[in-house]
Amino acid sequence: MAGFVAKKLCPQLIQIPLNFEKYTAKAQEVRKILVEYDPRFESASIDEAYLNVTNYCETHNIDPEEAVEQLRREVYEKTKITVSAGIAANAKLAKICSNMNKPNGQFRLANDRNVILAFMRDLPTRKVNGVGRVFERELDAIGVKTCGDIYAYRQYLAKLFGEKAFQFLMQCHLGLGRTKVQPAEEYERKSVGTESTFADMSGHVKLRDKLRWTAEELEKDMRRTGFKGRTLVLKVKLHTYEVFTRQVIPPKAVWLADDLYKYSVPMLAKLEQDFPGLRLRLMGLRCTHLVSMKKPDTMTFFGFKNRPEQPSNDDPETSKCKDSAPENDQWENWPDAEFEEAAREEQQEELEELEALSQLEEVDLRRHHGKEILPNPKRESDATPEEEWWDCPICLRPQATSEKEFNEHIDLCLSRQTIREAVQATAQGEQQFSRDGTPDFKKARNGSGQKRKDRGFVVAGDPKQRRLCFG
DNA sequence: GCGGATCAG
DNA sequence: ATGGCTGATCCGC
Repeated sequence: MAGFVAKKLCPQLIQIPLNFEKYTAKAQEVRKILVEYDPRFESASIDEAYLNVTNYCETHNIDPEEAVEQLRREVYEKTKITVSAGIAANAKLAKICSNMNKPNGQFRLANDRNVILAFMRDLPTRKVNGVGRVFERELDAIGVKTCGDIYAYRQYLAKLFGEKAFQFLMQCHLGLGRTKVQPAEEYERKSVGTESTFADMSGHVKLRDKLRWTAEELEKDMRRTGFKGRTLVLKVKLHTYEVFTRQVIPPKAVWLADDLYKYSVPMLAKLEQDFPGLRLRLMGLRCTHLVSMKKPDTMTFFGFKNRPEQPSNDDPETSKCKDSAPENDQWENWPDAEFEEAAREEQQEELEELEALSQLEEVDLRRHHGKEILPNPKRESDATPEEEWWDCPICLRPQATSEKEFNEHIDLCLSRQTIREAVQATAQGEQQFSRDGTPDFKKARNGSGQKRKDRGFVVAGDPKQRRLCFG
């Protein structure tokens, strides 16, 4: 409930300031328990998570209901937090079910078509994630109140609301939903932005000052998340509460306040033209079409293990999904244009990154906006005993303590050493690297036959290539 | 791709 | 009439 509403209803109410550090710490306590039930659970927010307990139920030979009862009891005993849960055949149904016995309860919907259809029949559309205030009213206006009502109106839905909405509604009717559950960090971020509301403001200088400040706020978040943006979006809310956005594509990917400001000022000027005497109550900046500033790590790229990484042995889901983890695909995911502009940007980038590094300690990690994405906690139950690593004599990186694996690694490492020497000696990677910068062995392993347009730049002369390959 | 709008948490 | 902020997605053009 909004604070000022509560205060009106309950004038003696004492309000305590927010403390996200506390909430995040508590959430981590809870997640340490969740990870024992599904190491690949998905945090949907600070207080919500999806778990696939199929494996847990099998290995512990218990019902989903028992497993979830036990999970909730364990969460309560260890953290004093009560939680509600829904158990169902997919994420959409589980979410709905989790609201059935709130607070501190659970509800299971049997994985049975007729049971599910019966459940949907009387379910108000608004209960489904994705149906909000507006869509609910629109559906209501044509006579659709429950998910059961949807089918009778199927011939109108696509025409009225579009094909996507039609597909969505039919899935609601049938109780269909996603079954894939994966750690939050495996989802790709699409934008980074910041906005703020203030007392009505007008005037060239004041608005530019506010824009400058907004740009500085955004730089902090770009720095923290490690992205640049190819597109820059300015958002304003007029004193009339009307919202407008304007966007530009700067000549280069941006993240520094100076650039964010420089390229957004013309948009503000345009708005001042469009709305003479512009009066604002909100201003925001957002970067989209993100480019990661985290360079593909050479060690990861060459397939070396990271010391803290645990080999996941007992979970078929984990091993199955491993190859789709984004960190293994970083090369493939690099946008083409990145290469196109790489050489031109290189010098500038170098300066900026040096500056970024020198200022890294000054970043205030407590007061930032934006979604917190933390990796799932490590599972207590498969904590590895200390010193279970052998250091490779060639690359000096820790390796698995299996005779066979270790020897295979050394073979690989020696061949890499040969490649490295060859490249360094000739300073011309044409033998080992294709023109698109993808090492041939990576291509072969990838095997997806992904095509990349030939940009025709010279590998040996590109400073980025030098750094990416053997940095 | 742009700009508006809806939705979730 | 119950706000502000961050981020995602969809639609029409």
